Amino acid sequence: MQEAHARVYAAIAAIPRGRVASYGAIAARAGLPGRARLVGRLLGEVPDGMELPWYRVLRSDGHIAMPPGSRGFREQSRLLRAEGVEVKNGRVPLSRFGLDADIDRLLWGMPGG
DNA sequence: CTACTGACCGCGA
DNA sequence: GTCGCGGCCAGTA
Repeated sequence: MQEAHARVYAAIAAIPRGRVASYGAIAARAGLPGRARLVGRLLGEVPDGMELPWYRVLRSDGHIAMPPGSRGFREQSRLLRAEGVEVKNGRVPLSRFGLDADIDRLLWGMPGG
């Protein structure tokens, strides 16, 4: 396992329950700005048995990355809703559940978009 | 070496 | 909402 990979996994593991983050945000937090694709690739190769909240990672627009209706898609929606995250039409409102949603509210005073 | 693909991203039209 | 384009690599043929 390369160090960069370990940092990506650590960044994902650090997403609080009930919150979500985009691939790009994870890459940035792992010290790898601009490398969202690497994050996506790594999520497809999570070591078996590794406990990781992979379902808290979404695309930059809040959409679930996997094909609608697929196994992973349904599983991801289920797990997210199970911890209180709103999933509608395969999308999560990042303005409310995104990692930096709090900061946005503090800066702009815009509760929930 | 080139070409294509992929759980991505931002911009512009 | 859609599409295209360039950027980002890493794996595979």
